[in-house]
Amino acid sequence: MNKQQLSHITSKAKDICARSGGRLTEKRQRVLEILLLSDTPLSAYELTDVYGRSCEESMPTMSVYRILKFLEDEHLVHKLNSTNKYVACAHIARGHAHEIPQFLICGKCQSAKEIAIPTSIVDDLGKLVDKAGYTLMNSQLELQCLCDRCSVGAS
Amino acid sequence: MNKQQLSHITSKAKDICARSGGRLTEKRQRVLEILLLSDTPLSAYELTDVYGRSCEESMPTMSVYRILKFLEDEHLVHKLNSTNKYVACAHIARGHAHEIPQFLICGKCQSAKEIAIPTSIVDDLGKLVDKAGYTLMNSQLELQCLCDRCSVGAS
DNA sequence: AATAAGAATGATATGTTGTATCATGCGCTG
DNA sequence: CAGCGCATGATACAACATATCATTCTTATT
Repeated sequence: MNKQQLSHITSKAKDICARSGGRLTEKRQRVLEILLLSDTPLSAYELTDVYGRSCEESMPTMSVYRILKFLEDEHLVHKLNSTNKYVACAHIARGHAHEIPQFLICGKCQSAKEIAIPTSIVDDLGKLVDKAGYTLMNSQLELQCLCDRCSVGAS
Repeated sequence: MNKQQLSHITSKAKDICARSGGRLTEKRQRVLEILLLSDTPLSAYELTDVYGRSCEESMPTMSVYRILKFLEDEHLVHKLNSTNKYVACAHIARGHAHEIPQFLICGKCQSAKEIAIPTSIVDDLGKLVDKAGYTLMNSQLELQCLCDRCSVGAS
């Protein structure tokens, strides 16, 4: 991602926050940028480290958690429950429909890709759940995968 | 679950362990029984508590983790990543094919139901994942739901 | 039965993830 | 410029998990 793309996204992010009455402060923006630029999801403590090393000033982890919560509430960041790490939303730039996100997580390089799951599959799942006596609420799937880059040279 | 059902299951569990060269010791069996009898998934620390209160002797949490790892390796127990809690496998008694388990988790009463997802849906997911440049490995889905008991009187 | 090997468990320390709470700073509005 | 509310800092602690070494229990062998 180049500088222009990044600033386009953060500009969009600012709009999104403004619309909901929130403010994308400098620190919040910096946290979001770190996630946007990272190849892999980061934990709150990893974010604290990166922030400290890249900014000449450090931030208490508590603040990182607070900022992550803010960004999650704005649907700019998602948390991966299976790894306790955070990723920037892949759809900030365009429209940003904030449906429930779904993730493919590479078990080798830890990269995570946010995808959309077709309505048909979700509907099928919903029917299955109904038959089991449950009602499907929001569900963020996290599928354990191998990415193509990693499977090329795989043993 | 009555006493006879429980002892049937633990007897099966013993067979499963024996076949893989493991031993379902008294403590391991007790941990498994606690999970089998629990209405909801339990964390390792909750298990430690229940064990201590039900057995007149306590067990270090470290041992609980070790026992959970053993039981997971034997596919007798599953871990829910979204809640960091553990549940007994629902298929110990019969055949016990140990495919990847899938769970419906009630967001209100915390009950978890282990279900099977039809091959057709899994295949559809697999194709989708391929198109995204990933290969689906084992994936344990944990779907956030509301169970029928809880949705009856729901607000 | 004695003993040695290996498995299971205990004890202790520490690492990782996350929340609670109160204090301080900062920016906007009247 | 006073005061209000939001954002951040600082500190403490709770919950979840692993590392490591010591001890105890089983089992096989003699």
